[in-house]
Formats: sequence, C-alpha cells, structure tokens
Amino acid sequence: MEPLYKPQGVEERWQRTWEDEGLYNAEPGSGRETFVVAHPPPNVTGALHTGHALQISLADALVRWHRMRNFETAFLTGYDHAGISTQNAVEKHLVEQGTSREEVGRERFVEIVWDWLHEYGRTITAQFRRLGASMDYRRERFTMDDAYIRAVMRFFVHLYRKGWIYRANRIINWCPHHQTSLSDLELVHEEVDDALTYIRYPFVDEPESGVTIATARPATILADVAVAVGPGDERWSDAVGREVVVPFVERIVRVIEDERVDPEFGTGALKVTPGHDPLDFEIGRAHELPELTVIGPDGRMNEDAGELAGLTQAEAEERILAWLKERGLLVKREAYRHSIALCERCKSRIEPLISLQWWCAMDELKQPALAALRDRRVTYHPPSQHRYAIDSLENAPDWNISRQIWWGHQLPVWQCPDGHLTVEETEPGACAECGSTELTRSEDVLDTWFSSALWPFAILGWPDETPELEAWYPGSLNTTAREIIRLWENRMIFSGLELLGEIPFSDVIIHTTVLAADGRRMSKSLGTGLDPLELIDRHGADATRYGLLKLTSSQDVRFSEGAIEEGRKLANKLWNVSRLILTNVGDARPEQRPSALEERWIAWRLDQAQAQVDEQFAAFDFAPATSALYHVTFDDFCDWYAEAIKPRLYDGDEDAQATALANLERLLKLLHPVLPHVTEEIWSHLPARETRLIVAPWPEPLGVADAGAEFEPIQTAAEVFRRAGVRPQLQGEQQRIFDAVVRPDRAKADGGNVEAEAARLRGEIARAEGMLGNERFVANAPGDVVEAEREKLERYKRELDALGV
RNA sequence: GGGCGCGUAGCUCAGCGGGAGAGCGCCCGCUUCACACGCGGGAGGUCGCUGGUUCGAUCCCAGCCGCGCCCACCA
Repeated sequence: MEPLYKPQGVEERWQRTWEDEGLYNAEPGSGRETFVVAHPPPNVTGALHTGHALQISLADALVRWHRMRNFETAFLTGYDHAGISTQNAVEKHLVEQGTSREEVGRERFVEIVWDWLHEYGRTITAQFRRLGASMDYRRERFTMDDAYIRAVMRFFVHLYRKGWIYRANRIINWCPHHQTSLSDLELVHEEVDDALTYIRYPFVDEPESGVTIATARPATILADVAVAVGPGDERWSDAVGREVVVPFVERIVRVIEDERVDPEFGTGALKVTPGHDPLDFEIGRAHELPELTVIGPDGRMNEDAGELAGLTQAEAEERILAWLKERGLLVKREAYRHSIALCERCKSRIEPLISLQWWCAMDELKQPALAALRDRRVTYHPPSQHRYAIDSLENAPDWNISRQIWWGHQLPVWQCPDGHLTVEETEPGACAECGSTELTRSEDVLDTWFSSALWPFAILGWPDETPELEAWYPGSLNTTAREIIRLWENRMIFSGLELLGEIPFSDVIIHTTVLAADGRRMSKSLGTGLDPLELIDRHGADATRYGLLKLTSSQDVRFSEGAIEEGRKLANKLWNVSRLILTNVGDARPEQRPSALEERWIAWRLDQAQAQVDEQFAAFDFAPATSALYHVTFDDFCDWYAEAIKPRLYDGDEDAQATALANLERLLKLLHPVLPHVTEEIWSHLPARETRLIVAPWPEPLGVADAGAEFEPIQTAAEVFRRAGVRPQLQGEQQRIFDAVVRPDRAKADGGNVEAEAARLRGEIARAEGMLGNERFVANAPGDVVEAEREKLERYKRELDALGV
C-alpha cells in the first residue's frame, strides 16, 4: 500500500469487478424486503452532467446502504429516446454534412437516427459506471425497444377507449423550425426589445373617430375578428356594441366586452385575433367568433393574407405600417420590452396557431394521483415540494400529446379514405367503421413524456405480468430536479395508478440544484457547465460522490471544489490509517475484544456515528451524514483512537490488533455507501475477509457494555486516555488537555493556557448559575432543558476542579 | 403577477429558542517511524436591516432591503 491513495485505476478495477462478479445484479423473488429505484433515463444522446452525477450519488448511496442491510435491491436505468432533443441533434449533424432532414425524407431520417444512436448514443451509462453506480446494467431499457413500444401503444389505446384521448382543433404552440406543436413545458421565454403599436380602428358610422388598440404584432391584424374591452370600462362605454373597421383588410367587426381584457394595458382595448394568440383564442371561443389565420406553419404570411401572401411577418408589418401611416390610423409606436416564447431546442420564435392535435383529458385521470399525494402515499423531500406537486397537478390543463416531428412513437391511429379513425395497438386489417383496407397511419408521434410516464413499470415488463413487475412494483424512490415534477413525476404517478392501481414509488427526492461557482445556472450554452468526468479524473469517483452529497442542501447551492477535495482527503486519511493498522497487526484476525477503555470508547463513537448515518440516510439528509462520517473518521478514529492504540499495536498486543482490525472493518462498512471504491480496496487487504464489502452485512451496533452510560459524561477524549492509563504520542492541544486532566501539576507549568481554560469555565459556571437562579427560567423552561443546564453546571465545576487552579 | 427558498467567518455552507460551527483559504510552529492530500496552534463573525413575542432570539412572528429558482396568455 502506497502512502498516497491514488483512485485512478483502482476505481475502474472495482467497477469492473463488481459488475463481472454479478454483484450489481438484481433478481426478483428473494422474498427479502425490496428497495427499487427506477432511475431517470438520460437522453440517449446525452452526456453526464452535474445533475446526473448528483442524482446517482444520492441514489447509489441509498442503494448500497440497503444492499448491505440485506434488502433485495434493484437499481435500474436505461435510455430515453428524447424525441425533439434527439431529432434536433441529428438534424444538426445532417446540416454539418451538407444535407437536411427534408432532403433525406422521413423514412431515411429515422434510419439515420437509429444508425446515429448506435454510433454516438447510449454512452452515458458507461459514465454512470464510472461514478460507481451499482445498477443492474444487464437490465438497461430503451423507450423505443419493441417491448416498450407495446407498453406505450397499450397506454394510448387504453386512454382512447376510456374517452380520455381525443382530437381537437385548438390553438397550440407551433415551432416553425421543427414544424411541430409543442407543449407549454417545452418552451423557454426570453426578454426582447420590441415595439408596441397603437392603431386606430375607425367606427363604421363615424370614421373620424374609433377605437385605438395596442399590439405587438401588427401583422396579425389581417386576422382580427373583433375588438374587445373590459366590461364596464368607462373609456369605451360608447364604443361597445358598435362596429369598427379593421384597417388594411377593411373588415367590419364588432366591439365586444370580455373580462379577460386587462384595462391596465395599452388603451384598454384589445384587437381579437383567435387564430394567432392564445388569449384571443379563448375570447373568440367564448363569443363564437370566426377563427381566421394569416400566418402559416412556416411562419410566413399565408394565402389568406391576400397581397401580403408569402411575405415574412416583418415584411408584412412594414407594408401594413406604411398603409396605416398614409391614412392617419397609426397613432403611435413606442419601445416595448417583453418576453416572447421560444422553442427550447432550436430557439425559434413560437407561433401560436390553431391546429388539429391529439389531447389527453386530465380531469379524471389526475384524481387518484391527487388523492395519493394528499394522503402522502407519495412523499416529497423536501416537503416544501409536496404542495407544488399537488398544485401543478390540480392545475394541469389537457395535455397535448401529439407532435409533428419524425422521431418518436407514431400514434396507433389509422385513417381510411373516408376519414374514419381506427385506434388499435397494432395495425388493423381494416377500418373499424367501413371495412376499408386502405389505411394510412397517422404521421404524428407522441410527446416524449407520454412514454416516460410509463418508465417505472414498462421497464419491468408491463403490460406482461413478469416476475419483475410482481416483485418490484411499486418501487421505492425517484430522484429528480424540481422542474421535472410536472413533466414526469405527476405523470408517472397518474399513469401508474391508472394502469396498475398503485403508486410507482413512495418517495421522491427533489435534489438541490448545483449552480456554477459564480452563482449562475450550469448550462452548456452559458459555458458554465461542469464535466463531472473531469472531476472524477482529478479527484476520483469517491471524492466526487462525497463532495456532491456534501453539497446537498435545502437550497440551491454554488458548486465548490473544496467539498470534493474534502472527500479526497477523507479517502486518503482512511487509506493511511488502514496502512497503520494493517502493517502492525501481524497475524491477527478481526475480532472485537474491546478490553481497553479507549476501545470501548471508539466502539461507542462508531455506534453513535452509525445511528446518525442510519437516521440521516433514512431521512435523505445526505450532507449531515457525510459530515458525521468525516468527523468520526478524522477526529475520533484517527486523531484519538489510532493515536491511543499505536503503542499497543507496536508492542504486538493481540487484543489491540484484533480489535483495531474489527473497528476498521466497521468503519469501512459505514463509509462504503459514500466511498465505495476506496473502502472496497482497503477491504481487499484485510485478512480473513469472506465477501466483497459491497455485499457485506451492515454492522450491528456494538452497544458495548453500557458504553453510553460510561462515556456520556465524558466531554473530552482526553479523559478516555487518562482512564486508559495510556500515554499516546500527543502534541499541542491534545497534549495540553491530556496533561491538564492527567497531570495537573505538569499543566500548571503551562500557566497561560490553564488560566484561559479556567476563565472560560468560570464564565460558563456564572452563566449556568445565572440561568438556574432565574426563577422564571426554572418555572417556564421545559424540564429537560433545566436538567441539562444543571448537568452542565456540575460538569463545568468538575472540569474546573480537575484543572487544579 | 403567483409560488418556493436563501441572506451566518475571506469563500462554500451547517446550525434554527438557552455555550457562534465545519471544510477550504490565511498566519505561526512542526521532515514525530499511517498520512506534508499530514500534525499542532492561531487570527477572523454587532448570524442582512427594523420592530415584535419571550426570563432569554442567529433560531419564532411582522415589515423592509438584497439575491436565486420555478411557474404565469399582460395583447
């Protein structure tokens, strides 16, 4: 064993060994209690980022902890086909090669995506391995595997037959680049400097007057079908009910009242364009207005735009503004900063368009999920996310599930020449209504999240009744980022309840968002991303895992490399104290013979640390657990215990050696869920080991002979040394405390420090006596608080006496 | 505009009703036979501001200031 622990090479060796020896494998049906994590499937074209690394570190620590505690653990993952995201990546690739999606055509494009995935995709689980994630990689699943496709089709048909999937013409978000609809959740918003244009719509019977509206998109006035004002708006009370002329197209429309109009904005009058604005669409439907369109799917003016057909919106706007100016209808134009919707993938400006799309009705589907959340059958950590999960589900609008992209699950919908629709899991022979055999399949594909929603059970083989489904559904835990709650968590919960009647997992960890060191969000486009693989290369996977767990918090947290360096130091410290013990134990075998007092003391400290770790893992409080592990290793095990037994180890004391080995084993076990590699490596150097550490049993607390009672009153480890009658190699503060307690005469020679300590104790005594002398405190404070104060007072007095001043 | 959260040592963060903490950084001293990725010592904080509750507040409540994230159809 070298003096410096080098994780490079060691970690990869153990990762291979664990996997080759089948120690990651999950098998259903052992009858043991199960711990199942259906880990979020990364995008098939994805690369490991900090969020993944954090999720893995959390989940794997819990999985390893449960595995050692004899649970049947199943840590499963795979890949998500990630519709638009993948299509976008491959399209970029095609453009680089001088071609395009349109040029190669749909069929060929899908082939290219598959080829591309085989070459460039599916690499991220290799990176999961590099972090030490103890997943059963044999069970990797892909959301476009044949079996998974069957699950998706089953879900669609199931919902369709219940009447919850339907087709409707509505206004949707249209990406002119991808030529598809997008859900609200697939958009990003960006502030832009724009102009707000005030335009007068003349009254039909009083052309010199009229209603002035404000719009950010003058080009859409060609599709105006009304002007709306707030109900009872006094400024416009004379206008309501009258007719005005829409400029340029010279269409006569009516002035209506609607409560959706914000009287604060602009002039309080709104031009109503149901074909090109979501709010106007709602107003239009409420007032049964026609739905005209003048902008096409390509984002340009369409054939209904008359002489402007074919122009870009900017060109059309220019022509319209010139026209308005000539006729004195352009009231004013002012600078206007507002946010616009963009496609999150290609950043194209979203075009609200009316389009025939497929929808999933949420009203009934979400009810059991809401009940499950309200009953805490699914528990969010931290609990503050619970209410958000409920609110977001309560307010979930009907879900637009169809997309017009090419990469994804094609809808199981077939149409005959007469327009009848047949919905079947697999291609039907004939139209269900007219028997026609000339069927064409819908070209739409499903929203990626429609298939993701099935992940926790589709990967277990649903809709078949497999042993895995039987044993591992419902699962235990899901870990994810905050913004995924609506996209994924809610949908897994309602689909699991709908299809299997049970929640997919009992706990959801919404993990900390790790921000870049400068406080900005980590993002590739900002250049603030951080490659976890680089951290692993430099500090090791163990240190990276430790650091990320240490950074978890109730709040978003800035990345700090110090946390990871702390992990590296811990690994090195552990390595070296192991060297100390292993090179001085001769033929000893690990065995607890805690005869000496410092041995009972360390057993007690290890018990305490384990109790903390058990409790904190169970509560998903990772940062304090890592802290406890750090301090029990550095402070208790290395600084005091190892120093105390050193002389006995050197002298060949067999009890000390056997016990030291046993205590080291125990420490390694406690650290393994967080630092799996270095602990397994040291474990392999221990004599008489029968199993790999990864599957070794989690230690039973020793509960050594009333250790708690024996040590509870002892505040300094120095007292342990005194009672043990050993004279370890001590320096500085340790030496001083030791001397003060063991040999007050000697400590007196070191006057200054003892005086300072005595002064501190006198201060404490005065404070405690003051509190206890306060009748209101004694009367009002809880009994145990008062009692604790009395004990402290006694202790301070004892310590002061011990100083002998 | 709504929701959640945060402002504690130079930095990153714990603590959340009775002693102001950790890691890193900084200063001083140590080539002590496990570890210089180490050991020992030390400096450094009116715990954002103002009120309130309490015998007592970094911790609870209210307001204010500053910051972050999520959500939202202000044309």
